[in-house]
Parts: sequence; C-alpha cells; structure tokens
Amino acid sequence: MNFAEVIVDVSTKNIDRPFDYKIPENLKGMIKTGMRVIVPFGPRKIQGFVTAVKETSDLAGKSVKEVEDLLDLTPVLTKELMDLSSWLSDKTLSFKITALQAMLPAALKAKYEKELKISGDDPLPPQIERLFSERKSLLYSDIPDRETLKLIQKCVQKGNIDVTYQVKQKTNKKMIRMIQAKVPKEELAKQAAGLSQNASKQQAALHFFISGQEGLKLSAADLCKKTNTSAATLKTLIQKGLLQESHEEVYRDPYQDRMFKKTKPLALTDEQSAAYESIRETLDQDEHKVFLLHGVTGSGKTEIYLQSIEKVLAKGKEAIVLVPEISLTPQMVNRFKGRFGSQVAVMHSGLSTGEKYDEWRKIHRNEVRLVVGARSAIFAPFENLGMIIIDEEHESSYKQEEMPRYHAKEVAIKRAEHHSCPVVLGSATPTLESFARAKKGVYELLSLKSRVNQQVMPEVSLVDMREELRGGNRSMFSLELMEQLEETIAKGEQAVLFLNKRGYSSFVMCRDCGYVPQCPHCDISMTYHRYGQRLKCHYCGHEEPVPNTCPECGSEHIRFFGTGTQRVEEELTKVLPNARVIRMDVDTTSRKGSHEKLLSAFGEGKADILLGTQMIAKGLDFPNVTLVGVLSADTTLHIPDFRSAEKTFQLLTQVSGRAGRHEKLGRVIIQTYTPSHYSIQLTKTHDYESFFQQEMGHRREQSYPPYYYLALVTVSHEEVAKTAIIADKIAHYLKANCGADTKILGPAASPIARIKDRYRYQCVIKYKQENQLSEVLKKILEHYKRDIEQKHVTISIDMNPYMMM
DNA sequence: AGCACGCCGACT
DNA sequence: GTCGGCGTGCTC
Repeated sequence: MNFAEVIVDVSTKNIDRPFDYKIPENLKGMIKTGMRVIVPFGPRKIQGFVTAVKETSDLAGKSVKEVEDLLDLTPVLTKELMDLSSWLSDKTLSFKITALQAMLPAALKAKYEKELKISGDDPLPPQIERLFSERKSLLYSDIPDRETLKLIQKCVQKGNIDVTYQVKQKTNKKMIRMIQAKVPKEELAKQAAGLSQNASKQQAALHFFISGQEGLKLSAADLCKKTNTSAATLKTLIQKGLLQESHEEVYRDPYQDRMFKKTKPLALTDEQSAAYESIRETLDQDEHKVFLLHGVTGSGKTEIYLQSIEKVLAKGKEAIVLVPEISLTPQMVNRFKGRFGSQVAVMHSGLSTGEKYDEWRKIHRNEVRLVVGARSAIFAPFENLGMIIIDEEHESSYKQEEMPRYHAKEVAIKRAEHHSCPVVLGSATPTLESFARAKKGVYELLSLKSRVNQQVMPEVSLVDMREELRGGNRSMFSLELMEQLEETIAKGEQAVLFLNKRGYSSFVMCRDCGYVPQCPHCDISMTYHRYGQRLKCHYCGHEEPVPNTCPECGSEHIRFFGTGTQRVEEELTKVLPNARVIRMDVDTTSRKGSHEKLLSAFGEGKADILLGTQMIAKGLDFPNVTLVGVLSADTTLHIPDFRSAEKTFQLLTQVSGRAGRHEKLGRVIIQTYTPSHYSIQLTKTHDYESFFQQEMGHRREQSYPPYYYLALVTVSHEEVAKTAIIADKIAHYLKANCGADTKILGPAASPIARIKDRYRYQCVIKYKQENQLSEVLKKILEHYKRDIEQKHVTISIDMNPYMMM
C-alpha cells in the first residue's frame, strides 16, 4: 500500500474530508486504518487519523506529501469505531475530526508548539539576542510582547530564525523507577563488606537485596521507604554498578487503595427473574434488541444488570455500563467492582486526564472486559461487545452539549446493532420518548412494579407552602417537615433534605431597587460565592467582588438572595441546633474525593441530615434514611422548557426513592407552591403510567417529542443586527425548503441572549421526517461557511436538543 | 485553524 | 516611495 487517506486535525468546513499522503518506505506495511499519524499540512505539521490505506491516489505524481510519523503501533480506533465516527459526524452535523476525537480520551489529543531556533550566523537585533541568550530554542508562546513578535517575524523572513512545528502528546504513560540488583548476591555481600563504616545507608540498601528474594525488583520509592535510605544513596550504588534502575509503565489507579467487598449474585424476585430471563434469551441468541427496564426505585435493577453482565462475560464477550456522572455515585462503582473486581474499568469526569487514559488503555489492551462510565464510555474500544446497559436512561447528562452533540443512547443502539447484542435502558422514570417506543413495541418493556424484600413505597405527603405562609410560618421549613425532622433524629434515624436547584446558585439583589448584578459579557445574573465574597458568571467565568452599595440606586441594602444550600444550612442549625448536618453542593464537593468522603461519613452515621442539590437525588442507598424532604418542588417546573414537567416528576420520584429502602418505613415530604400540578400530584402515588398519559397529551397538543423531532439552530455574532439578520434568513430558507409537516419557530433571541459578548438568536424546528431535514441544514452550513470562517459568525445546530438555550 | 499572497491607505 | 492593514484563498 502506497497511500494513506488522512483526516487532519483542523476543524473547518472545507478541510472536513480525507487528504492523501504517500507512505514512506520506512512505514510501509505499518500504517493501518484507525492509527494516528503526523503529517505536513501547509507550512506546519499536525496530527491526523488514517481512514484508509490504498494502492493509488488520484493526485499521484502531483502534490502528494509523505506521512511524517506514525504515532501508534496498533490502531486506536477499530473499524467499527471508524465507521461509527462517520455516522456520528453525519448525524450531528459535526466535523469528522471532531467525531473522531470524541471517541478517544483527551490524552490522545495533540497539542501544538511553534519552536524558534537561530539559523545562520547573521547578527540579530540585541533584543532578540537577549531572549536567546540562555537557551537554544524559544517557544512561540514565550514571546513577551507585540514589539518582539514583529522583530522576530522580520528575522524569520530574512531566514535568520527557523520556525519548526512540533506535535506534542498531551499526557503520557506514567513511568516509575524500578531498582534491582545488577550483580549476584555474593558479589553484593563482598562489596557491602568492603564499604566504609559510615556508609550505613548503602549497607542497608545492599543488605535489603542480599536478604531478599533472588531477582527482587521494586520501585525506588518503596526501597527508600523500606530501608530508610534516600535517592542519593541509590544513585551512588547505581553508579558503582551494584544496582540497576529501569523504568516501567504503571497505571494510575484511582481505586487502588480501596478494598472492594466481594459480592455474590443475590436471589431474584419473580419480577426480576422474568426480566432477567428476557435479557438472557436475547443474549443466548446473539440478537439485537432494545429493552426498557422500567422499575420503581428500589426494585433491584442493578442486580439484573449484574447478572446479565455475568452472562455476557461467561460468553467471552464484553459489556458497557453507562451511569450518569459516576463520580457522583461511588456506591454504583462499588457494586460493579465488588462483583467483577479487576475486570472493570471505570471512566468518569472525576478522573484526571492521565487516569482516564490509563483506564482507556486497559480496555484497548483487552485487560478488562467491562467498563462502567459516564457518557463517553459508550466509545469504549471493545471488539466483542455483548451488551450495553444505560442506567437512569432519562438523565440529560447522556446528551453531549458540545460538538459532536450526540446522545449516548443513540450511539449505544447503533453499536449494539453492529455487534448484534442487546441494549438495556433502565429507569424508574423513563423519558417519554423511550416509554412511547416501548409501548409501540420498538423497545421491549420489562417492568418491575414492586420493591425487593416486600418494602413498601414510601408515603409521600405534599405540603402547600401558601397555606404555611397564611398560617404565619415564614421559614423555609413547613411545620410538618420540622416535626418529622425532629422525630427522625430522635429515633436515631437519618434524613435527606433536597434543595431543588442547579448546584449552589444564589444571587445578589438590592433590596431597595431590585437590581441584580449581571455579567457584563453574558445576559445572565451573576452567582454569589461566599468564598472570597465574589460574584461569578457560570457561562464565561467572569468574576468580580460583591459591591458594597447598589450601583443603580446607591443603597447599602444589597446582599445575597435566593435559597442556596448554605442558607438552608444556616436556617437549619438555627431551628435544629442539635442536628448534625452534612451539606453537599458544588462548594463542598469541588475537591477530588470530597464527594465520596461526605457520603461515607453520612453512611457511617456521622450526621443526621444530608442536605444537598441534584447530586444527592440519585443512586444513594442508605438503610437508615427514613425521611426525605424536598424544600421546593416547583423550581424545575417553572423553567422555560417543554420538558420541565417531566423533569420535575423524574426528580421528585428519584428523591422520594431515597427513603425507606431497607427494613424501615420511609416517608417523603414535598413542599410546593403548586400542589395541584399533575407532575407533583402523581409523585404522591408513584404513578408513572398516569403521568405518562397526561404529559403525552400536552406533547401532542404542542407538537413536541415524542410526536415530533426537534432541532435547534443557534446563530451568534458580536453584533445584534447581524445575528438577527442571519437568523432571519435561515428561518426563511427553512420555511421555503422544508415539507408541510415541518414547523419552524422563530427566529427569536435565545433564552440567554448573550454569552461572552456574542449575541444569540435561535430557531426551533419541529419535524416528522429526519432524513430530509439534515440535507437542508447541511445546505445552510454550506451557504454560510464564508461568513462562519471569515466574519466570525457561529451557526450551531443541535439535532436533538435537551437544553433549549 | 493558520499562513501566504496581494491589494489599498498612512507613514518615514 | 515603503510599511502594514486585513480580505481572499489554500492546505494532500
């Protein structure tokens, strides 16, 4: 094979295709599809992916350059994943390179550096001479100011300075220094005897090897610790030729110091075994099928996953388990690690780039056969997939909100089709899309209607906070909740208090004029952070101190407002001074591992109340929790999103499910200002089916999913007028070119009308047939590619939006 | 994305 | 007369 087709690491419309490169003699036979290469591109060198190798090129003889270097010994992407990437870029309207990169750990993404070197003996301007005085080469990024940059550019033109383009790997394999004896024991003993008296440390190190096992090898750090010596001692001994060092690759194992209790399969209830049997049958027949496992909270979905996986592994195949942001549910990791031990790789956002890379390599090298991870784990490079499980399938974190904007569920089904294996979607509150598909028979529905061990569903009571207010209670805790909290603590049981808010978000407001500080670059309110008394913007990161006086009216009554967890905690300690409270929010869990620490402290009974936001809503399973309180059920209901009722119902059902999961009876108190809303009412009876019926009615009336597909086109630019004009043109084009059953809404300013000083307009498309729409949208992107590349217009298209912002 | 090429205004 | 602005086009 003489040529390679390469997708290069440049994300632009007209580069979004393969480029041909000649394979040099020294790489002949080594370059395969799915490997990464470094290729010259224009004046620089960049990374690329080989999409094909071939005998001839259409451009042969003309301007075909040679592949510069090969980065992999084995392909990082299998044939299946290469095909999947083109499907993905097509489906999400993203660049091929973006799709390819999304499938690999960030560590494999290239970084580029421009390096400057003096060439020739011509004198350079003194300023530059000085810059180079201490070093031979200079990084482009080290150039101090514009002046020098200009001077350097001149030198480059004259040929006095050379620019070389370097491709750098982001993170590398972690190596550790291993030490072992270089000579036989007898020789070591002889040398030790000959050492001077005061070389006691060298003696110690040598005797460690003399008394140890033959061929003993251990890390330098361990050796120093065990013999109480230092690196200097070892260095001397290595220099003397008595010891030798080598470098070995190790995995960074985030779970290495942890003991996992080995667990055995549990006996299944009748409902569970019925569900399991259906899955097992499909597994046995190597069939592709999508199951929707709809089971109430505490119905033992995880055990079904575990036993199905066991079956898959027994067949010699591999499995992927997706969980929503796994760092948030360490209990889940424990269950998988407990059952399958070292056969499991874990991938989630809490790991460092290096750790993720190591877990990925375990999969790549076939050292593990099961991966438990967040969204991107769906691209695990398994070649013999036997099953894919998506737990809590309704979770919105399965949708990626950057390019490529894919949904893990769609990718899962695509992969499972290829491997002819089942997909299991599990949830207590499935998305309407999934449940509707199950009803239509597209998915197979498996229902678990009761909890394991005959536990009863917790009793849910709704408290009308308007009544509370009328009754004179102005605190954020209703009388009923207060009573129940006291009682629970008195009984030595635990409570979970849930604040229905995204993270910790409180803002600052002037009590006199109502002024709320906004981000100067984005049209949203700034978030108050108690630490350092600062205001931060969650979209662009802008930060400023909290003002002492209101910039609008000069009043001094400007202070933080809104019910953040911190405020709840303060109130709570006022009304229940004896209660021990653990607060979980972005502030208390930002440090690595702190999340887990807080949860295990709570599990060990070191606190009476666990107070937190979304992050405590799912997956927690503490036997002693008998009370769950939801402080304000309505907040998710009033966000401008057609899914808000669905989200509210899901959230309330999930939180309620934290109560009474074991012997003790659970109780849930939901405080609300709109107790009559069906999404809140139906939580009381745990009635998913009725909720589904009601919500489907609304969706049909308003032409929303699952009745229609949705696409969101967002245009952004620095100038409002330009943004609006383009958005308007796009809307017109869409209206003229889409079928009659397609509805175009807008254009209108986005809910967040400006982010990072760029104005945003959007257009919502509701459509019945998928195929033709993406053609129309591709044409729009093609038509505006000039503006996108040169006039800094951004047109982003989300083919299945979850966030309508 | 980067970079070169090239065509017009404001300086030595 | 040159320097340097950024509009335009190209990258196997």
